[in-house]
Amino acid sequence: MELRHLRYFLAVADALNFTKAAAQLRIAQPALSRRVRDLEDEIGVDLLKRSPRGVILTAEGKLFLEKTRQLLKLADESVEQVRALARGQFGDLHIGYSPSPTVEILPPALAAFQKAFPQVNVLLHDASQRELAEGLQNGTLELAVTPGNTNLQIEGIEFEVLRSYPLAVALAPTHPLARLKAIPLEKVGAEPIVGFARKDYPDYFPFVERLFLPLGLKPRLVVECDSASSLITAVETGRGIALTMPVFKLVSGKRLVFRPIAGSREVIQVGIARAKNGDVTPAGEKFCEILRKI
Amino acid sequence: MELRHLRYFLAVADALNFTKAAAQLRIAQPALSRRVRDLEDEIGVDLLKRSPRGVILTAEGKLFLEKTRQLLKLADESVEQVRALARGQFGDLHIGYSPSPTVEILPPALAAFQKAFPQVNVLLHDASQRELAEGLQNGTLELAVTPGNTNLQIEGIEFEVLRSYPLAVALAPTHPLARLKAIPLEKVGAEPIVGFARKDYPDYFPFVERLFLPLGLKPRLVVECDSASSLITAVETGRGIALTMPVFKLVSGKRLVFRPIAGSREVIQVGIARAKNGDVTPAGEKFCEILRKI
DNA sequence: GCGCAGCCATGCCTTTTTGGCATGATGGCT
DNA sequence: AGCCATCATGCCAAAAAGGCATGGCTGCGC
Repeated sequence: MELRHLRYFLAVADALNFTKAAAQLRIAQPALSRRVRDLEDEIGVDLLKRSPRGVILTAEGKLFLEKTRQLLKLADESVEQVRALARGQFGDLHIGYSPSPTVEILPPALAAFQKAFPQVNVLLHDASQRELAEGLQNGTLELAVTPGNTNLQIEGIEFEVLRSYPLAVALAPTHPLARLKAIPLEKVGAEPIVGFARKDYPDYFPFVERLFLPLGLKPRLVVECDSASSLITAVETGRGIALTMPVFKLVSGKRLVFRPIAGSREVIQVGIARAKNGDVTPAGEKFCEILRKI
Repeated sequence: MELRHLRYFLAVADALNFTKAAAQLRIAQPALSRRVRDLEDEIGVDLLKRSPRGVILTAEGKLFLEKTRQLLKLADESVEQVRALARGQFGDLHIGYSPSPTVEILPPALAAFQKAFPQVNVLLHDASQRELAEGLQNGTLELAVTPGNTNLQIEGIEFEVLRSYPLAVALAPTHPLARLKAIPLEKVGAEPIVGFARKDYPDYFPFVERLFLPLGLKPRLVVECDSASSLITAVETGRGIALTMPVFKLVSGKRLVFRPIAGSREVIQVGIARAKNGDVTPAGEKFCEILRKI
């Protein structure tokens, strides 16, 4: 049995007339007659009652017609879905992200993407940097939008910079250094520092240490936080100051103040991370294109 | 796109190897290669990644594989269902019946039928004789099990006798005639008679009238009932006597007594009614066979 | 009641699709 | 570097499907 036979049967069942059905199918009537007969022979059941006035469906024919409709519909839909998937217009898209550093980027990108590709099911996973890296490597994540560093690359992960933020110092508003417009790096190094946990953010501490290396300072890292919100709380309650980027202001509000580092051109980059040999779906590529535009 | 292509794709996707899939399909590998390539060309999407180590599915291929499985399963099931329908082992079977006269016949038949053809959905419709006749004629009923009469045939309805019951007189236990072992027809004719409504049971009154014709009597029909239960109540409460069959005892219990008519060989026949040119499904035929055996 | 119109079936040949065989191309593995 | 398994390609054969001519049936109108 082939779909062709089902299409032929459907045409005959709709027209209740071989001659007209054949005309619609653009084939000759005898050919159609034979194919439908073949179909009946193959399943071993009469589907049609033929008469010189046309044909009528048997009870079996009615049941088979219903099934045939389902089948052909499913076939069409299947092909359409696969094509949509290939065009990036269908499917699941698992995206990992670091919530706070991406507040400026991700929400508008998601809005634009959902508008352009409403059939794509975007699944957001917020996670620590280590979890993101793992997700990318084992394939549960297709892309991650996160702070990264083209220098300090994690093995097997590719990083594409979307935006660079100047490194800034986050302080409680009551902190003595908050009175300065810009804070020299030596003064930062003298303060207790709140940062991200080594376990969850393996990039972060090496980055901070490298920062003070030229000054010969060893920073005092007093609190390891597992998220931006706990870092904000730690700084707000005076446990130390943090080295981070000004966009955190959008998350912390008035709880913290941000000051540039005097004379520093150090930046934190936010961008797209992906596994080097991971499959990126067409939908994922489209999402990247939208991210680049923002 | 044809089912053949889907079967081939499925084999390749399962084996992840053209050579092995071709062997399973009993065709040569190059032929298989080409058919699968044709399929991909037709839908315009790469479903497989080929390598000298075998093949792997693309994301599109995985989606299409899932759809292919559904499709081929549905195709198999459709054919199987149609065949089952043709064998009488599947489908709906609408059966009309008169509840009281068929108490001896229908319950065991239904039990036997459901055991033999569990996939058939038997739909029972109890109704008056007129409703049964209408149902048979307009096709909502396939068969009816009901008292009937091969002489007094309703137009377009065929009747096959299953069982004959002697005509009996139903009486309230307190009725004076109840003391007789058998009741002569003249005494019956002198009593007020409770019968079935002309409107719902067009056969019944002519039958009763014909019965008394040889005696030159005209029966006094005092109550027209629309069901056996109201007939039983009418007789029980002394409104008259009824001419019916002894199986009503199973429904009336001790509320009524039944007496034969002296010297009468008159019978009421219960059997299968069907429309003369109505479609009887194979399941319906099987049901008839079982009815005949009981 | 006879011929005709409309419909489906059959016979025969052509076209299209599919399959087989031999062989080529490729890329990892030893 | 050579080998092996694997998939692809060229060419021809087989099978399936299609086209055309025609036959046969049935109901309808004259």
